Amino acid sequence: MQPTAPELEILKLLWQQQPQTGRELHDQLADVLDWSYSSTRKTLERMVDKGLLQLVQQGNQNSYAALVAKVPTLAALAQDFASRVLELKQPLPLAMFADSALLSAEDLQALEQQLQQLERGDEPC
Amino acid sequence: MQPTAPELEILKLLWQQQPQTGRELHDQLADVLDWSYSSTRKTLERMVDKGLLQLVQQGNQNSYAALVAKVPTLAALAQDFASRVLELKQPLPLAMFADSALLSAEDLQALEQQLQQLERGDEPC
DNA sequence: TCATAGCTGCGACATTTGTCGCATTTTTTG
DNA sequence: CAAAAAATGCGACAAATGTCGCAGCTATGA
Repeated sequence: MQPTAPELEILKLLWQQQPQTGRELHDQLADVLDWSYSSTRKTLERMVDKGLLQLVQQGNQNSYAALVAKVPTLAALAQDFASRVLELKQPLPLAMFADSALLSAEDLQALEQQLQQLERGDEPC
Repeated sequence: MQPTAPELEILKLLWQQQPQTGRELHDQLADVLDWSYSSTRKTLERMVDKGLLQLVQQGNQNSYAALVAKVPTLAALAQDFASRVLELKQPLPLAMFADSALLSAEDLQALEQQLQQLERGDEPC
């Protein structure tokens, strides 16, 4: 089960800084999605229901944290793109990810292992 | 507007051999989708409605041909993956596509141009 | 203290996608 | 020629996604 485009935007924001409130996430999403506050919160609610996020109560205010990790999620998306779109037999080369601002050097190492696991058909952790 | 996963499978079959009847496409899809014949035909109908396919009357039998070209479609999917998932600023390197069985040497050349256009924000043709 | 602003829980509706069925027509086969 | 098989047009329903509203509660500010 892969995140949709808006869900991925939210996850990327949380992987950078978590937890965050609905309002904080909504304000940052304004750059990419022309949504109302209600739309953002409904999506957050659905992501909690789907197991992508968890609710973190801070006082009487809701905050959200990612339940899925960055590297396995990105690895799964990359593997899906490689096999479904390009019909490649091997995972994408690591060099492709090197310029991504989302990934640190540690992330790249972990990603390499994830992609190898996916190539063998293992489920990522 | 991008093709969904099943729609892309159908397009890939047609890019290899077109036009094809619904039955021919359905038989080949059995490898990747566990669908009934009704499901396949409904999807084909929707793809015609969406402008992805055109109906080709062969005698009294329906055949389908792709209305969207392989290279611009794959370029758009690649560009979307690069920017939305990896947040890369440059298009994916051409080397990544070299191992794809979908793409001939000519396709790779055309793809290079497409990706450069997409990088500049142009719409692919 | 009260009005205003912000947050919450939940509902609502439209569209898209997933998936298959049925009646009818046409083609094929015996 | 008739029965069986295949194809067609269209309908149907569920789930997912897109998108926003409202009533009520809490926090803030004047």
